[in-house]
Amino acid sequence: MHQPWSPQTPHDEAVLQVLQAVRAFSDTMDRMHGGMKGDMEMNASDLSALRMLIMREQRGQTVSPHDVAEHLQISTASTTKLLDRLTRSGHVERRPHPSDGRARIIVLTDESRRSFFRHFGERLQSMRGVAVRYTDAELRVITRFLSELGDVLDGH
Amino acid sequence: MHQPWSPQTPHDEAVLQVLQAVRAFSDTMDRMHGGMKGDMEMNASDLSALRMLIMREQRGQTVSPHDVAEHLQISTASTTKLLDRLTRSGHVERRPHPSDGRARIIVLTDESRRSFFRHFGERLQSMRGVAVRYTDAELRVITRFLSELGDVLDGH
DNA sequence: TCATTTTGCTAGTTTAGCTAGCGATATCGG
DNA sequence: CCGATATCGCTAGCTAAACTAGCAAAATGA
Repeated sequence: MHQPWSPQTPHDEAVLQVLQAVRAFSDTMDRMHGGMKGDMEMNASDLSALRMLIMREQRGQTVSPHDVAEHLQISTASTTKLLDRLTRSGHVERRPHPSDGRARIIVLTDESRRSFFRHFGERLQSMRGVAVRYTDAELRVITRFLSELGDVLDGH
Repeated sequence: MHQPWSPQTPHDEAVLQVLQAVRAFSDTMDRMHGGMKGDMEMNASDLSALRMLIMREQRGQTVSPHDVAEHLQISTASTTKLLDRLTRSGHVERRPHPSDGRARIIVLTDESRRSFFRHFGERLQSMRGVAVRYTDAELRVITRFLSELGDVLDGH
């Protein structure tokens, strides 16, 4: 089987199902990202870079070309070209790093942020529509679960 | 701001946070998939196809080259080459479709399934480690939430 | 039946990834 | 402080993976 043991108790069963749901959700996200790629006329990695920039910006973190390369697991040379594309299409700008003369920081343009949320907005609303039907307590449990999952996966 | 309204109530706040957590999790999954790509010496779309095949197999669904093209949003021509690569590297086999003479069905090899779970297994264990610390009831809520989210996103 | 659609493929082109290596800056050891 | 070494992002040139166009074979439907 795919899972190395079979569920013995209701709790085992619930654990199994939640992991299954996580993977199914991940599968859906894959498919959604494919759709956005078509909508926004971008290739998969350019879009993935954009998602990363949005995420980091929201956390108040700056992003260097090196960070992009690491996130996507592509070479820094490929990253240069990727950033050339995103710059040419008006999605990002390269700014000098304030303290490191070699480094750059990559910033999203207003237009890019707007465009992203314009395309993503409808799906975001759908997701909100799901979320509002849960109680505060339930939402906090879900939030905590997802955060913890993220932490252990980033730990690798 | 990124969200078109600011939270008024604790419930609004909880909704906002869960959506934020979903996006952060999606970001982590992106990064994890990048890592697996390196580990398994595959490119991003080949690996994404493999994930899709694992998922569909687990649901008892068959997969055609057309399905792969649709999932990844790439042309059927690119899909042919992608499947050539996966076939050459021993990950999949093309079988004739039982009733449609034009069509093929794509099946995973045992070796591929094993290899996937060998590389994914450690992370799966980490995720299980998180999940077991939740009660049955909590896990069921989380499972339901993720399923509903998947449903509305697939609805688009 | 005969036209139309669907499926997966080949051929040829364009795009995006890689390796190697470089100039400029930063960092560390003596 | 200065020389050695590491890091950052880039260019050049090559390889891999996407795209468009179009085709044969099978399915669908008028």
